[in-house]
Amino acid sequence: MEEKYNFSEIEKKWQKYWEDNKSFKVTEDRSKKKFYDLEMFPYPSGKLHMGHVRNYSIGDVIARFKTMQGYNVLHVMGFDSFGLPAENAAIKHGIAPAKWTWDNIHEMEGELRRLGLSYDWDREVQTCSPDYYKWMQWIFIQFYNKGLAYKKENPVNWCPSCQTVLANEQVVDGCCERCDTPVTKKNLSQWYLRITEYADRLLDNLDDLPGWPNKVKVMQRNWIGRSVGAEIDFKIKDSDKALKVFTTRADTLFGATFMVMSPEHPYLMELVKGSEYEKPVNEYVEEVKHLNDIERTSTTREKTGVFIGRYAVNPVNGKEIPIYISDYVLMTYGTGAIMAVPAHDQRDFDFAKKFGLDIVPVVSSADPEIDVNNLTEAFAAEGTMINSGQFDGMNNRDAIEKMIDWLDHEGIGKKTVNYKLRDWLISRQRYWGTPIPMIYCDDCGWVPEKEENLPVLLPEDVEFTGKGESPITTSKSFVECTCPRCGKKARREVDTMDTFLDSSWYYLRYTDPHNDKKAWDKDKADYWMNVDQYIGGVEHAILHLMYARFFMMALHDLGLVSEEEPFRNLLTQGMVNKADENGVFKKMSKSVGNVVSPEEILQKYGADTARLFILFAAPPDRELDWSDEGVDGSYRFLNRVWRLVYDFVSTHDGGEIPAEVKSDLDKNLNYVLNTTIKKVTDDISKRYNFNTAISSIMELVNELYKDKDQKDLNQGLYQKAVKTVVILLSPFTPHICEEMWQDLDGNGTLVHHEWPSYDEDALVKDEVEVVVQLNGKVKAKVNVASGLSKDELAEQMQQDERVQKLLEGKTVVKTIAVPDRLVNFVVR
RNA sequence: GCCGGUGUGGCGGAAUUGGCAGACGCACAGGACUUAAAAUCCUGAGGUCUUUAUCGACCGUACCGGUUCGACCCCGGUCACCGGCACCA
Repeated sequence: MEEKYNFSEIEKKWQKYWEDNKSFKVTEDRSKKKFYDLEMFPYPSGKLHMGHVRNYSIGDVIARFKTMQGYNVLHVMGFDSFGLPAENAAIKHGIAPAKWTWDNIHEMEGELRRLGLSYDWDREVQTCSPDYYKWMQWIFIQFYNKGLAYKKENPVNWCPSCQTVLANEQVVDGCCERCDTPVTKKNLSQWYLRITEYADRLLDNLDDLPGWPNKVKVMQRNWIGRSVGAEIDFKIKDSDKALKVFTTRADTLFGATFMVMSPEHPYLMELVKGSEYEKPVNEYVEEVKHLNDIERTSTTREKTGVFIGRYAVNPVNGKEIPIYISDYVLMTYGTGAIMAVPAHDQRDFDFAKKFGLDIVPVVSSADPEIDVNNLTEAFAAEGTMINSGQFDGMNNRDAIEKMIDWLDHEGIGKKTVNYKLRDWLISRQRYWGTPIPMIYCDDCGWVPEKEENLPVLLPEDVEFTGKGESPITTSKSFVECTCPRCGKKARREVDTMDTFLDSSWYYLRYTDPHNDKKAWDKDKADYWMNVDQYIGGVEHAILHLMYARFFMMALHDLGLVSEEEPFRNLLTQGMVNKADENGVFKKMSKSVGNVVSPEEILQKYGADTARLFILFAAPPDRELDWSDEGVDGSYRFLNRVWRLVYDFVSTHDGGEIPAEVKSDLDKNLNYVLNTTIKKVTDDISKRYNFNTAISSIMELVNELYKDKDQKDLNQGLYQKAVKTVVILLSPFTPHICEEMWQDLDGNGTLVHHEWPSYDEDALVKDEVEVVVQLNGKVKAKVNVASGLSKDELAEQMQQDERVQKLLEGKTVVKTIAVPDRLVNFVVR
């Protein structure tokens, strides 16, 4: 063993060893308990960033730990390698997207290897590889055949900069999530996946995921946005049509004094045709079309709208109420029309004030400060029903159910459920993605490509102009084809799939990555699924994590997998921050200029130090503040461990020394040793608090330094403790530990070494320090034998000299004793 | 506006079931080693007051209040910051 810790040589050596020996290769070994440990795979942007390092270091600790505990651990890596940046590189630099992507993948594979991550590289997948997207297309066709995929013309979100449509989930604050350009609306015929059919299951199954952070579950619940209410028909005067509305406040029906339709409502033109209102209505509709989402949904904007010249009849009281159109009513939610109850809804209130419409209260408040007949804002809280005929006097919450029952009975309404969740728009007008395997035939309509013809390969004879239509349209050989059903000339779909589809099932392909007959073998998938631990950034809380859940359910319903949830436990890691020039911690980003490149840290300190620091600086789910001094500290610690081991091996000539626990020093070290094993084991497996696991290893190391030259200490025990340090530390810093292990033990490597167990008896000290409190305040500490009962403890304490002194002149009213911890005397 | 989260030394953080607040590390200070420096090893440290020092006293987990023998932890209220959603009927 070298005296000096030479990380660079050591890390190269062990990375090569693991690779040559395929140390992390796994198969479906049914004699062992399996553990599927998965980190979200990266987009091959070119270089790893610290967020990746953090993500994969966390995953690697878990994988290595579980392996040492004897689990059959599936730990894999791949690349989510379709997407726009590759295409932008093509436009900007004239590099083919495929080349750009594969170059990046190879670069990043190298970086991942240099981190010493324990992946079974034989299972690597890349979503841009035809071997992968063939099965993506196959899955799409299964969805299509089941009615889960359909094409429909709709106003869609359009990013003028990316020149493509976006899913609702990809619109953030009215802007494109990728480039921040304000999103506009466009009417386009697009492919959708019927995720709304799974809304209830996506929602209900969340209750069966105790291993998910509550925060993520809440976000998904809100996104699905289930609300229970009623659909009510309002007859339109002088028409055979009825206007259907959705409301969660059926109790306020008597207070509906007008109605509002969305400007996009399909009945609208019919209702105004030929009347004097046709022109102003059309003008308003045009005006609204030109607003983008940010403008339209701004809550601070004053309400706008126009009367359409028609009236509806309130079914409960026969009152004729005017119909307006306004852009605050959205065609994409509910029925696209509402009954307006200005007294009890703020938006309706604002609208009524602006247009001078009636405000009729139907719920009164118990609060004397609120006069519902004289409202300055809508009253939305609980109260008692008024002005509502037979419902008067009821609590309004109870009245909701009663009103719905009544409507149902009268045949004018019924209970319904509405969701905010929309079907998933998956068409993208871009090149670098999975081609949608559909063909349009003038006679047969849309027909899926035959399975034997898959994959539909991306064409290479395309031009990247960055303007106008998708580059694929420039490939004649791609577009022109024959109809798989009738054989006539037909046209191939030129849109590609949203890349979120690729990442919705990759965890399944990992279980059987080289299968060229099937997307995966069901037995293999069933052996490994579901993912026992999934780790990634919280930014995927809605998009990826909900799409993947939807896929798993749909695949389950197709009989392709047995489970219906993909990820049993989820760990969302926090961001990596660093101080900017003003000392304020911000997420590492190029624009702030506070990035630290992993490559630079690997060069200077090595992978083990990088991993150790990142795991030690904060618990995984919290933000991590980068500190150069902290990295130094982690490096110092590894050197400290190295010296400890070096000193030991250079003064002992190999061979196992029998461990004995005799002296007080032995007892103490044995106690620290066993409590450390217990703490590290619990911290990794139960709490994922790697920072505290590491700090307790540090404490053990400090203890060993203290004990180093003690003559009374049993050398066998000391050896055992030194070895244990190396074993416990190995999931965090594998290279240095393997190297030290060679000289310390020499039998095999640590990858499959058994995880140490602790001796319960050693966790109990002979003597414990017990705190003496007076009225809850600490006054003294006394050593007593451990394991005393409450009474014995109290008894013994009362006889202690110092305690007696404390109690002098006071009356003990009550004594509370907690064995091995404290005694509290309540005194007067 | 609604929903969720967080608030502890100079800093990152610890306290796992209501039982010694500040583990571990960073930064800092002192000492040992050295011609010297670096590295290393050892020691110290929440604040205020008192004392030559010891001993000690008081305050202290955002703020106000409550429950309890005892509260960073439980309950009620307030403030600040962070995240998500947002004209969703």
